[in-house]
Amino acid sequence: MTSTERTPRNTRQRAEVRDAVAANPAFATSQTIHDRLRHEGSKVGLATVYRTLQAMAASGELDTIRTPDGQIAYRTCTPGHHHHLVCRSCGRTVEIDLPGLEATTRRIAGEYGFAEIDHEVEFFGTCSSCA
Amino acid sequence: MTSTERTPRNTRQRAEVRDAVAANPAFATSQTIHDRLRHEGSKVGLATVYRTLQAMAASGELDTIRTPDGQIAYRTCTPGHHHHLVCRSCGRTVEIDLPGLEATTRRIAGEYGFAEIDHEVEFFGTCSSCA
DNA sequence: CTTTGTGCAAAGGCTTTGCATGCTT
DNA sequence: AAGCATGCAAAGCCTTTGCACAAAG
Repeated sequence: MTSTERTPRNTRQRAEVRDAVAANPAFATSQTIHDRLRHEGSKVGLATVYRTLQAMAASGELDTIRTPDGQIAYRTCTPGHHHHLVCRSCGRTVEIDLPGLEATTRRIAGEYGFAEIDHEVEFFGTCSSCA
Repeated sequence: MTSTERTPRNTRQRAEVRDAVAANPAFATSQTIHDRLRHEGSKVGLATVYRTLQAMAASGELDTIRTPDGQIAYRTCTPGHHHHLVCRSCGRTVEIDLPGLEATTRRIAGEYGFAEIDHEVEFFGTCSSCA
């Protein structure tokens, strides 16, 4: 079979977006990243930010969550940890361990005959600085 | 303090929406509910369905989740169970037990100094009938 | 030179809102 | 009679897409 992987080209915009996401450990939306870049003087377009973040998430380079109000937020991916505690107010994110969740997922999958189970587990709260 | 609770009026539309949601155990979006009602001959408006479902969810009468593509889906609430396994294809929903999750939530809250922690835990998979 | 990426603006999809009318209380 | 609920259509928001131009390989 032919490779399904596409190697993206190295453009200035792509580098800028990558840096902007990496610069902050908290989850940020495409629009936030775009604003951040524009304020830094970048001339990158909003559509490009959307496309770039989407591509980076698809390639596994970024982690994705949906905020409570439905927006898509991105973060640089830390392998092995895929659950987060996000501050509703400032967006600060803490990676958390959920011992046993993976096992529980497998148990559930078998128990109910479901396949390709994916879990979306996020905790939202108010951090001490924002309380 | 004055009561923040509003007692909604008993309208034909409200009853129809309530019945439509209760009729199916799977999560359904406002538009789905609206379509269902229209096909049954109801003349309820889409905005009313949105408003009604939103109100019922706010009052705790309905459970809410966000589908992977960002839509809001509702289900009649079963007290004590707030985690679901949803079939990506047919929407069939199974309520699941996550022993220890509540305790974990409390532990996390204390550990990181977060308050008012809310967890969004949903499992999406393909059920046996849809595989 | 060919192909992919970018920008801008328009289009899309879901949800909310403004306002006049109808129905509940 | 007074006020919330409803309907319709318009507006809002976030996100995606079409297309011509620019840049990368």
